[in-house]
Amino acid sequence: MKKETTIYDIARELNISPATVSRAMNGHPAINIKTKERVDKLARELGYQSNRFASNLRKQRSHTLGVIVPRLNSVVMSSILSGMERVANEGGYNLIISQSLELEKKEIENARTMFNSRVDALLISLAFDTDTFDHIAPFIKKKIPVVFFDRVLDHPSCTSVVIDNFRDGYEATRHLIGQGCRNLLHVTGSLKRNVYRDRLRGFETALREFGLPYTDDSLLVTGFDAEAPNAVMDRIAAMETPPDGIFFTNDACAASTIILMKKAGYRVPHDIAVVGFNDDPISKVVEPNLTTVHYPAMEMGEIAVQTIISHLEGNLNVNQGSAIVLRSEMVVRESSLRPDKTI
Amino acid sequence: MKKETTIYDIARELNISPATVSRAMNGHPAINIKTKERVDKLARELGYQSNRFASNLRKQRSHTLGVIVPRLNSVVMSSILSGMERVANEGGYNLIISQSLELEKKEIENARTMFNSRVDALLISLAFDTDTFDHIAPFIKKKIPVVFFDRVLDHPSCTSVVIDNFRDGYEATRHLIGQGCRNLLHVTGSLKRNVYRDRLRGFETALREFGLPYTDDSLLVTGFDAEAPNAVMDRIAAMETPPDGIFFTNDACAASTIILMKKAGYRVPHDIAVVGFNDDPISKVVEPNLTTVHYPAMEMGEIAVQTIISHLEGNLNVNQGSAIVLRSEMVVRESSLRPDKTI
DNA sequence: ATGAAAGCGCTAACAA
DNA sequence: TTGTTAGCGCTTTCAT
Repeated sequence: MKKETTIYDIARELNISPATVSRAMNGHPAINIKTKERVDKLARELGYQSNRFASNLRKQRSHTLGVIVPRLNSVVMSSILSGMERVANEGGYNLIISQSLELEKKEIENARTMFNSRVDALLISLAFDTDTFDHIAPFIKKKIPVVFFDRVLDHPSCTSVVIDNFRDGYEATRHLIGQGCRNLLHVTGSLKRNVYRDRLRGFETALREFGLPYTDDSLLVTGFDAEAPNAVMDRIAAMETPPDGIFFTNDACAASTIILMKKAGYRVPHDIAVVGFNDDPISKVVEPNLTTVHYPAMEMGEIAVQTIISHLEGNLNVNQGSAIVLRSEMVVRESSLRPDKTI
Repeated sequence: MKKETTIYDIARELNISPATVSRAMNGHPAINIKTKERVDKLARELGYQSNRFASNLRKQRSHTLGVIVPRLNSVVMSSILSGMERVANEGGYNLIISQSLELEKKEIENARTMFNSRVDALLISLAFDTDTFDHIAPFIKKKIPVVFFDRVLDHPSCTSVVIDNFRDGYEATRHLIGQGCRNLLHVTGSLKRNVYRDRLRGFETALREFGLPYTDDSLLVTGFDAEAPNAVMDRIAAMETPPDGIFFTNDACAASTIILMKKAGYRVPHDIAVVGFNDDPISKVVEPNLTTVHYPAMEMGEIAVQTIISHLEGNLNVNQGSAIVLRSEMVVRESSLRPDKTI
C-alpha cells in the first residue's frame, strides 16, 4: 500500500506550511483566496484525503452520533432512523447505529461501545426491560449530550423527543367507548416503558371517566412477537364475555389478530372493534382497515438529530431536561366504526 | 471538562512505561500476568477509556464498516441491516450507515464520506439510478474490501451477496402460468438494477418457454412509491384485455394494488392472480394472502458482514469477485391459486 | 518482560 | 496572511 498524501506533502510541494494548508482546507477566514485555490487544486490532483482520526484526536470531537434502538427492523424504528440519517448527513455527522434487541444487557454493552467510540452525542430508545440508568450516567458525567426518543426516561439532564402517549391512549379508548364498546381489552408492551405505561394510563383514565370496569381481564402485556396474536386469542377465549373492543399499541399485532379473530368467527368491528397504534402501512391493507394513531416517526428522527446538532454547535440550546412533544393523531378507519352501536 | 485518563496516567501511577500499559491492555503475550492485573485494576479504578482515535491513527484501521443502502426504512433493508448490526457488533466492529434515498448523487456523496471516515470495508446496495462505478473505484484502488449485497454490480474485485433473482422471477412466472394465466403483467423497479433486471429475464424466459406473448403491455416499471398502485390500475385499465395475472417484485405494492383491484371489481385470484416478492409481513394480512418469494434478508446481512470480517481478519478469504447466492423460496398463498383454471 | 523514543496527521495558540 | 511549535494518545520498533 503506497503512502497516503498528507497536508505535509501538499505544503512541501507548494512551499507553504502545513498549518496554512490545514487552514485552506477548512475554510479558515484569514486565508488568501489565491493560496486556497492552489491548495485545493493540488489536493485534488494528489487525491488527498483528510485523515479524520488525526483531526478527531486533535479536536477531541468525532462528528459522529451514536444511536441505540431496540430493533432496527420495525416500521417505526427504521423510519425514525431514516429521518435521523438524513438530517445527520446534511449536518456533516456520521451515525453509528446499534440495536439492543430489547435486552438491557446488550443495551449496556452498546452504550459502552458508543462511549469508547467517543460519539459526540447519544440518541437512545430504551429496550423493553431496561431498569438502570448506569450505562447512561457516564455520558452525563462527561457532558456528552444524551437525547432520548420514543422510549424515554425522565432525567433532568436529558432532552427527550416523544409523542403524547397518555393523550393518544386516552383518545383511542374514548373513541372505542364512543363506538359503544363497554368491555375493553388493552394489548400492549412492557410497562417499564413510558410509551406503554402512558397509553395504559390513558386507557384507564378513559374507562374510569365512563364508569367502565378495569379488571385483570382488561390488560394483556406481550412482547409483540410472532406469538402475541395467539396470546390475544387465548385471552379472548378465556374471558367471561369476549371483549367488544380491543386497543392494541401495535398495528402489526392488531392486524394479525384481526385475521385470527375473523377466522374464529368474530366480526370486526361489529363484535369486536379494534384500534391499533403507529399507522403502519399494514393498517391500510388489513380488512377492515385499521383505526390507529399516526406516529410521526421520520419527523421524530429528524427533530432528535436537529436538536442534538444545534446543541453541539452551540446554537439554540433546547434546555437540558426538556421534552419535545410531537403531534400525533388518530386516524379513524373501519376497524372501529360501529354506527349502529353508537349511543 | 476534567482531563481524560490516559495510559500515561496509569503508567506514572504504577511506575512503569506507557508501552507496558498499552501492551497489558491489549493482551500482548510477553507481559507479566502480575503487571497486567495491576494495570487492569487501576484502569478500572480510574475509569480509563481507550482513545480510539489515537489508536486508529496509529494503527491505520478504524474497526468500522461503512454501509450504504437505498433506504433504511424498508422491510427488507431494515432486516438486512439488523442482521449486519448483530454480526458486526459481535465481531467488535461499528457500523456507519447511510442511505442514498435511491439517488446516485447522494450515493456518491455517501461513498466519499465513508472513504474519508476510513471505514475498513464498504457494504453497499445500489440506488435505482446509479450508473457509474467511479465512487467505488477509490476503495478498490486502496484495497479496501467492498461487498455488494442485494442490488449488486458485477466487478472482478468485489464479492457480492445475492439471491437467484433470475430463478425466482422464472419460478414466480411459471407458477402463474401453471395457474392458467395467459396474459401476464410484470410490475417492477428500475431495470438498471440486477434484482429487477434478472427477475424480468426470468419472467420473459418463462413466457417464451410457454409460447406466451411479451409485449409493451407486459411490463410496468415503477419507483414503488405511494403512486405505484394507481399506476398499475391505470395500466390495467389501458390494456386491451386486462391481465389475468400480475407478478410484482414488491409485496407492499402488490398488497396495496390488490386492495384497489378488489375495489374496482376484480376478483383476486379468480380474475387476476397475484404474486409478490419479499415475504413482507403484509403478505400474510392482505386478503387473499399473498403468494410471494421469501427473501432471506436478515441472513443476507449476517453473511455479508461475516464475509467482510473474515476477509479483514485474514481468515477464510472468499475469493474476490465471487458471489454468494442465498437460498430464497416461493411461498404459495391464496392470491395466486386458481384450481378451477389450472390446466 | 520492560523501557525509550519516534511518529501516525492534524490543529491551534502564539508569534511574526 | 502565514509560519512555528507543540501536542492530541496510542502503538511499535529497537534496545536492554
